[in-house]
Amino acid sequence: MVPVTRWLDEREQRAWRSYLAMQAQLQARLHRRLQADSGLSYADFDVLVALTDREDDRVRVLELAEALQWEKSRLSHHLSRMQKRGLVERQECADDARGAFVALTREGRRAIEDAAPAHVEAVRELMFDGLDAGQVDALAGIAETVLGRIRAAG
Amino acid sequence: MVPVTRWLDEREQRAWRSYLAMQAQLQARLHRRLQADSGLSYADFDVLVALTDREDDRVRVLELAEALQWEKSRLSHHLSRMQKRGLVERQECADDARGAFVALTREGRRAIEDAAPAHVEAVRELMFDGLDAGQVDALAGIAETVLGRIRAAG
DNA sequence: CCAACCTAGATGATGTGTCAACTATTCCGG
DNA sequence: CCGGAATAGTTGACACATCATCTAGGTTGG
Repeated sequence: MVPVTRWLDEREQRAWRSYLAMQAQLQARLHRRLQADSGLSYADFDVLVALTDREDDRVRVLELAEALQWEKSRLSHHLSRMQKRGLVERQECADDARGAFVALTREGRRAIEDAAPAHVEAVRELMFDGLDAGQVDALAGIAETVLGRIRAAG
Repeated sequence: MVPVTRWLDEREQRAWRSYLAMQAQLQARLHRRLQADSGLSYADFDVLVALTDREDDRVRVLELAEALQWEKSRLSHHLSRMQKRGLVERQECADDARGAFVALTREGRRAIEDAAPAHVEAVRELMFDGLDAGQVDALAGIAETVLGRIRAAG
Protein backbone atom coordinates (compact mmCIF):
# COMPACT_ATOMS: atom_id res chain seq x y z
CA MET A 1 0.00 0.00 0.00
CA VAL A 2 1.69 3.16 -1.15
CA PRO A 3 0.41 6.01 1.03
CA VAL A 4 -1.53 8.51 -1.03
CA THR A 5 -0.45 12.11 -0.70
CA ARG A 6 -3.08 14.33 0.84
CA TRP A 7 -2.60 17.38 -1.35
CA LEU A 8 -3.90 20.73 -0.21
CA ASP A 9 -7.48 21.47 -1.17
CA GLU A 10 -8.37 24.71 -2.87
CA ARG A 11 -9.05 26.69 0.28
CA GLU A 12 -5.80 25.53 1.84
CA GLN A 13 -3.86 26.17 -1.28
CA ARG A 14 -5.13 29.70 -1.49
CA ALA A 15 -4.21 30.34 2.12
CA TRP A 16 -0.81 28.75 1.80
CA ARG A 17 0.18 30.58 -1.34
CA SER A 18 -0.86 33.95 -0.07
CA TYR A 19 0.75 33.31 3.27
CA LEU A 20 4.03 32.47 1.55
CA ALA A 21 3.84 35.53 -0.64
CA MET A 22 2.96 37.80 2.25
CA GLN A 23 5.69 36.40 4.38
CA ALA A 24 8.37 36.83 1.74
CA GLN A 25 7.27 40.31 0.74
CA LEU A 26 6.79 41.57 4.24
CA GLN A 27 10.14 40.28 5.34
CA ALA A 28 11.88 41.80 2.35
CA ARG A 29 10.20 45.18 2.73
CA LEU A 30 10.74 45.53 6.42
CA HIS A 31 14.29 44.38 6.12
CA ARG A 32 15.16 46.73 3.31
CA ARG A 33 13.54 49.64 5.05
CA LEU A 34 15.23 48.98 8.37
CA GLN A 35 18.56 48.60 6.65
CA ALA A 36 18.15 51.79 4.65
CA ASP A 37 16.89 53.87 7.58
CA SER A 38 19.26 52.70 10.23
CA GLY A 39 21.96 50.45 8.84
CA LEU A 40 20.67 47.62 11.01
CA SER A 41 19.63 44.24 9.68
CA TYR A 42 16.57 42.50 10.98
CA ALA A 43 18.83 40.12 12.84
CA ASP A 44 20.75 42.97 14.45
CA PHE A 45 17.47 44.47 15.51
CA ASP A 46 16.33 41.27 17.19
CA VAL A 47 19.56 40.92 19.09
CA LEU A 48 19.46 44.51 20.27
CA VAL A 49 15.83 44.24 21.35
CA ALA A 50 16.60 41.11 23.32
CA LEU A 51 19.47 42.90 25.03
CA THR A 52 17.47 45.96 25.97
CA ASP A 53 14.85 43.66 27.49
CA ARG A 54 17.32 42.86 30.28
CA GLU A 55 17.76 45.41 33.00
CA ASP A 56 21.51 44.66 32.93
CA ASP A 57 21.83 45.09 29.19
CA ARG A 58 23.80 41.88 29.13
CA VAL A 59 23.07 38.18 28.84
CA ARG A 60 24.83 34.87 28.65
CA VAL A 61 25.25 33.79 25.05
CA LEU A 62 23.27 30.58 25.27
CA GLU A 63 20.48 32.27 27.11
CA LEU A 64 20.25 34.77 24.30
CA ALA A 65 20.28 32.01 21.72
CA GLU A 66 17.42 30.39 23.57
CA ALA A 67 15.44 33.61 23.74
CA LEU A 68 15.90 34.27 20.05
CA GLN A 69 15.49 30.62 19.14
CA TRP A 70 18.72 30.81 17.17
CA GLU A 71 21.39 28.18 16.86
CA LYS A 72 24.38 29.01 18.91
CA SER A 73 26.74 29.11 15.97
CA ARG A 74 24.52 31.52 14.14
CA LEU A 75 24.48 33.75 17.17
CA SER A 76 28.20 33.46 17.66
CA HIS A 77 28.92 34.50 14.10
CA HIS A 78 26.42 37.27 14.28
CA LEU A 79 27.79 38.63 17.52
CA SER A 80 31.24 38.73 16.00
CA ARG A 81 29.99 40.91 13.20
CA MET A 82 28.04 43.15 15.55
CA GLN A 83 31.02 43.44 17.84
CA LYS A 84 33.20 44.51 14.94
CA ARG A 85 30.72 47.30 14.33
CA GLY A 86 30.69 48.32 17.97
CA LEU A 87 27.06 47.44 18.67
CA VAL A 88 27.76 44.86 21.35
CA GLU A 89 30.73 43.65 23.32
CA ARG A 90 31.67 40.34 24.86
CA GLN A 91 32.54 40.13 28.51
CA GLU A 92 34.17 37.32 30.45
CA CYS A 93 32.09 35.31 32.81
CA ALA A 94 33.56 34.87 36.25
CA ASP A 95 31.21 32.06 37.30
CA ASP A 96 31.98 29.83 34.39
CA ALA A 97 35.18 30.45 32.49
CA ARG A 98 33.82 28.71 29.40
CA GLY A 99 30.94 31.12 29.18
CA ALA A 100 30.61 34.71 28.08
CA PHE A 101 28.26 37.62 28.40
CA VAL A 102 27.15 39.77 25.53
CA ALA A 103 26.53 43.36 26.48
CA LEU A 104 24.91 46.29 24.76
CA THR A 105 27.32 49.14 24.10
CA ARG A 106 26.39 52.80 24.25
CA GLU A 107 26.47 52.81 20.49
CA GLY A 108 24.24 49.77 20.33
CA ARG A 109 21.69 51.43 22.53
CA ARG A 110 21.70 54.53 20.41
CA ALA A 111 21.26 52.45 17.27
CA ILE A 112 18.21 50.59 18.53
CA GLU A 113 16.59 53.69 19.96
CA ASP A 114 17.06 55.50 16.68
CA ALA A 115 15.77 52.61 14.61
CA ALA A 116 12.73 51.48 16.57
CA PRO A 117 10.19 54.23 15.82
CA ALA A 118 10.52 54.02 12.06
CA HIS A 119 10.44 50.26 12.21
CA VAL A 120 7.22 50.19 14.21
CA GLU A 121 5.77 52.70 11.84
CA ALA A 122 6.60 50.43 8.91
CA VAL A 123 5.06 47.40 10.61
CA ARG A 124 1.94 49.42 11.26
CA GLU A 125 1.74 50.76 7.78
CA LEU A 126 2.24 47.43 6.04
CA MET A 127 0.30 45.26 8.40
CA PHE A 128 -1.75 46.57 11.27
CA ASP A 129 -3.31 49.65 9.77
CA GLY A 130 -4.99 47.36 7.25
CA LEU A 131 -6.37 44.80 9.68
CA ASP A 132 -9.39 45.02 11.93
CA ALA A 133 -9.35 43.82 15.52
CA GLY A 134 -10.84 40.48 14.59
CA GLN A 135 -8.11 39.82 12.09
CA VAL A 136 -5.41 40.79 14.55
CA ASP A 137 -6.78 38.33 17.08
CA ALA A 138 -7.22 35.68 14.43
CA LEU A 139 -3.61 36.08 13.40
CA ALA A 140 -2.44 35.72 16.97
CA GLY A 141 -4.58 32.63 17.39
CA ILE A 142 -3.32 31.02 14.22
CA ALA A 143 0.28 31.76 15.04
CA GLU A 144 -0.07 30.38 18.54
CA THR A 145 -1.73 27.24 17.27
CA VAL A 146 0.96 26.62 14.72
CA LEU A 147 3.71 27.31 17.24
CA GLY A 148 2.11 24.76 19.51
CA ARG A 149 2.15 22.17 16.76
CA ILE A 150 5.75 22.93 15.95
CA ARG A 151 6.74 22.45 19.55
CA ALA A 152 4.70 19.27 19.71
CA ALA A 153 6.45 17.93 16.61
CA GLY A 154 9.69 18.14 18.61
CA MET B 1 6.47 69.12 16.80
CA VAL B 2 8.28 65.86 17.02
CA PRO B 3 5.94 63.13 15.75
CA VAL B 4 5.07 60.72 18.51
CA THR B 5 5.64 57.07 17.73
CA ARG B 6 2.46 55.05 17.64
CA TRP B 7 3.74 51.94 19.38
CA LEU B 8 1.86 48.67 19.03
CA ASP B 9 -0.87 48.12 21.58
CA GLU B 10 -1.06 44.92 23.55
CA ARG B 11 -3.25 43.04 21.11
CA GLU B 12 -1.08 44.03 18.19
CA GLN B 13 2.08 43.22 20.03
CA ARG B 14 0.83 39.77 20.87
CA ALA B 15 -0.12 39.14 17.26
CA TRP B 16 3.14 40.51 15.92
CA ARG B 17 5.37 38.58 18.24
CA SER B 18 3.64 35.30 17.67
CA TYR B 19 3.53 35.89 13.96
CA LEU B 20 7.27 36.49 13.90
CA ALA B 21 7.94 33.42 15.97
CA MET B 22 5.67 31.23 13.87
CA GLN B 23 7.16 32.50 10.68
CA ALA B 24 10.73 31.87 11.76
CA GLN B 25 10.03 28.44 13.22
CA LEU B 26 7.87 27.27 10.38
CA GLN B 27 10.38 28.37 7.81
CA ALA B 28 13.22 26.71 9.65
CA ARG B 29 11.37 23.45 10.14
CA LEU B 30 10.07 23.11 6.65
CA HIS B 31 13.42 24.05 5.22
CA ARG B 32 15.37 21.60 7.33
CA ARG B 33 12.95 18.84 6.60
CA LEU B 34 12.92 19.43 2.88
CA GLN B 35 16.68 19.58 2.82
CA ALA B 36 17.07 16.41 4.83
CA ASP B 37 14.45 14.45 2.88
CA SER B 38 15.36 15.52 -0.60
CA GLY B 39 18.52 17.58 -0.68
CA LEU B 40 16.54 20.51 -2.03
CA SER B 41 16.44 23.92 -0.43
CA TYR B 42 13.23 25.85 -0.16
CA ALA B 43 14.45 28.11 -2.91
CA ASP B 44 15.24 25.17 -5.17
CA PHE B 45 11.78 23.88 -4.56
CA ASP B 46 10.16 27.18 -5.54
CA VAL B 47 12.14 27.36 -8.75
CA LEU B 48 11.29 23.79 -9.68
CA VAL B 49 7.59 24.29 -8.94
CA ALA B 50 7.54 27.40 -11.09
CA LEU B 51 9.16 25.47 -13.92
CA THR B 52 6.79 22.53 -13.76
CA ASP B 53 3.89 25.00 -13.90
CA ARG B 54 4.80 25.70 -17.55
CA GLU B 55 3.78 23.18 -20.12
CA ASP B 56 7.15 23.71 -21.81
CA ASP B 57 9.15 23.22 -18.65
CA ARG B 58 11.09 26.31 -19.56
CA VAL B 59 10.80 30.06 -19.01
CA ARG B 60 12.61 33.25 -19.72
CA VAL B 61 14.73 34.25 -16.77
CA LEU B 62 13.06 37.56 -16.04
CA GLU B 63 9.64 36.07 -16.34
CA LEU B 64 10.63 33.54 -13.75
CA ALA B 65 12.02 36.26 -11.51
CA GLU B 66 8.72 38.06 -11.82
CA ALA B 67 6.71 34.96 -11.00
CA LEU B 68 8.82 34.22 -7.94
CA GLN B 69 9.13 37.88 -7.00
CA TRP B 70 12.87 37.48 -6.77
CA GLU B 71 15.52 39.94 -7.76
CA LYS B 72 17.15 38.99 -10.99
CA SER B 73 20.60 38.72 -9.48
CA ARG B 74 19.35 36.38 -6.82
CA LEU B 75 17.77 34.23 -9.46
CA SER B 76 20.83 34.30 -11.64
CA HIS B 77 23.07 33.18 -8.79
CA HIS B 78 20.62 30.54 -7.76
CA LEU B 79 20.24 29.18 -11.26
CA SER B 80 23.99 28.87 -11.53
CA ARG B 81 24.08 26.74 -8.43
CA MET B 82 21.15 24.62 -9.55
CA GLN B 83 22.68 24.19 -12.96
CA LYS B 84 25.89 22.97 -11.40
CA ARG B 85 23.82 20.31 -9.65
CA GLY B 86 22.06 19.35 -12.87
CA LEU B 87 18.57 20.44 -11.79
CA VAL B 88 18.08 23.00 -14.53
CA GLU B 89 19.82 24.07 -17.67
CA ARG B 90 20.11 27.34 -19.52
CA GLN B 91 19.17 27.59 -23.16
CA GLU B 92 19.84 30.31 -25.67
CA CYS B 93 17.01 32.47 -26.81
CA ALA B 94 16.71 32.90 -30.56
CA ASP B 95 14.28 35.84 -30.40
CA ASP B 96 16.44 38.00 -28.21
CA ALA B 97 20.12 37.26 -28.05
CA ARG B 98 20.44 39.00 -24.68
CA GLY B 99 17.92 36.70 -23.11
CA ALA B 100 17.96 33.12 -21.96
CA PHE B 101 15.60 30.32 -21.08
CA VAL B 102 15.84 28.19 -18.01
CA ALA B 103 14.65 24.65 -18.50
CA LEU B 104 13.88 21.80 -16.18
CA THR B 105 16.17 18.79 -16.67
CA ARG B 106 15.06 15.21 -16.30
CA GLU B 107 16.90 15.14 -13.01
CA GLY B 108 15.18 18.31 -11.88
CA ARG B 109 11.80 16.80 -12.60
CA ARG B 110 12.64 13.69 -10.69
CA ALA B 111 13.83 15.75 -7.74
CA ILE B 112 10.67 17.79 -7.45
CA GLU B 113 8.37 14.83 -7.90
CA ASP B 114 10.22 12.95 -5.20
CA ALA B 115 10.22 15.87 -2.82
CA ALA B 116 6.69 17.21 -3.14
CA PRO B 117 4.63 14.63 -1.24
CA ALA B 118 6.70 14.76 1.93
CA HIS B 119 6.79 18.52 1.78
CA VAL B 120 3.03 18.82 1.51
CA GLU B 121 2.71 16.37 4.34
CA ALA B 122 4.95 18.54 6.50
CA VAL B 123 2.99 21.68 5.67
CA ARG B 124 -0.18 19.86 6.60
CA GLU B 125 1.19 18.50 9.80
CA LEU B 126 2.66 21.76 11.04
CA MET B 127 -0.02 24.08 9.84
CA PHE B 128 -3.26 22.94 8.30
CA ASP B 129 -4.11 19.95 10.41
CA GLY B 130 -4.24 22.29 13.39
CA LEU B 131 -6.45 24.97 11.86
CA ASP B 132 -10.19 24.96 11.31
CA ALA B 133 -11.78 26.20 8.10
CA GLY B 134 -12.46 29.63 9.57
CA GLN B 135 -8.84 30.07 10.47
CA VAL B 136 -7.69 28.97 7.04
CA ASP B 137 -9.93 31.55 5.42
CA ALA B 138 -8.92 34.19 7.93
CA LEU B 139 -5.28 33.55 7.13
CA ALA B 140 -5.92 33.89 3.42
CA GLY B 141 -7.81 37.12 4.03
CA ILE B 142 -5.10 38.60 6.20
CA ALA B 143 -2.36 37.65 3.77
CA GLU B 144 -4.25 39.10 0.85
CA THR B 145 -4.91 42.33 2.70
CA VAL B 146 -1.30 42.73 3.67
CA LEU B 147 -0.14 41.91 0.16
CA GLY B 148 -2.44 44.60 -1.11
CA ARG B 149 -0.94 47.15 1.25
CA ILE B 150 2.56 46.14 0.28
CA ARG B 151 1.75 46.64 -3.37
CA ALA B 152 0.07 49.94 -2.59
CA ALA B 153 3.16 51.09 -0.70
CA GLY B 154 5.04 50.80 -3.96
C1' DC C 1 42.36 12.31 41.99
C1' DC C 2 41.58 11.41 37.27
C1' DA C 3 39.53 9.59 33.06
C1' DA C 4 35.26 9.77 30.52
C1' DC C 5 32.02 12.71 29.49
C1' DC C 6 29.43 16.96 29.06
C1' DT C 7 28.78 21.92 28.14
C1' DA C 8 29.79 26.90 26.38
C1' DG C 9 31.12 28.89 22.79
C1' DA C 10 34.16 29.77 18.51
C1' DT C 11 35.53 28.54 13.88
C1' DG C 12 35.79 27.10 8.87
C1' DA C 13 33.50 25.55 4.88
C1' DT C 14 29.81 26.05 2.07
C1' DG C 15 25.33 27.66 0.30
C1' DT C 16 22.38 31.68 0.02
C1' DG C 17 20.66 36.80 -0.56
C1' DT C 18 21.68 41.76 -1.70
C1' DC C 19 23.71 45.55 -3.81
C1' DA C 20 26.33 47.77 -7.21
C1' DA C 21 28.70 47.47 -11.26
C1' DC C 22 29.30 45.35 -15.67
C1' DT C 23 28.47 43.26 -20.66
C1' DA C 24 25.92 42.51 -24.51
C1' DT C 25 22.01 43.41 -27.10
C1' DT C 26 17.87 45.89 -28.61
C1' DC C 27 15.18 50.03 -29.20
C1' DC C 28 14.29 54.59 -30.63
C1' DG C 29 14.63 59.49 -32.00
C1' DG C 30 16.71 62.25 -35.32
C1' DC D 1 21.56 54.46 -40.11
C1' DC D 2 23.79 55.90 -35.83
C1' DG D 3 24.35 57.26 -31.08
C1' DG D 4 22.23 57.27 -26.63
C1' DA D 5 19.02 55.12 -23.61
C1' DA D 6 16.73 51.05 -22.04
C1' DT D 7 16.73 45.91 -21.27
C1' DA D 8 18.37 40.93 -20.21
C1' DG D 9 21.25 38.78 -17.72
C1' DT D 10 25.87 37.96 -15.19
C1' DT D 11 29.42 38.92 -11.89
C1' DG D 12 31.97 40.21 -7.57
C1' DA D 13 31.94 41.64 -3.00
C1' DC D 14 29.99 41.12 1.15
C1' DA D 15 26.45 39.94 4.90
C1' DC D 16 24.09 36.05 6.59
C1' DA D 17 22.69 30.86 7.96
C1' DT D 18 23.84 26.08 8.66
C1' DC D 19 26.56 22.18 9.54
C1' DA D 20 30.31 19.75 11.37
C1' DT D 21 34.14 20.18 14.04
C1' DC D 22 37.12 21.99 17.56
C1' DT D 23 38.78 23.96 22.11
C1' DA D 24 38.63 24.81 26.74
C1' DG D 25 36.63 24.39 30.80
C1' DG D 26 33.37 21.88 34.02
C1' DT D 27 31.27 17.48 36.19
C1' DT D 28 31.05 12.96 37.92
C1' DG D 29 31.73 8.08 39.00
C1' DG D 30 35.15 5.03 40.50
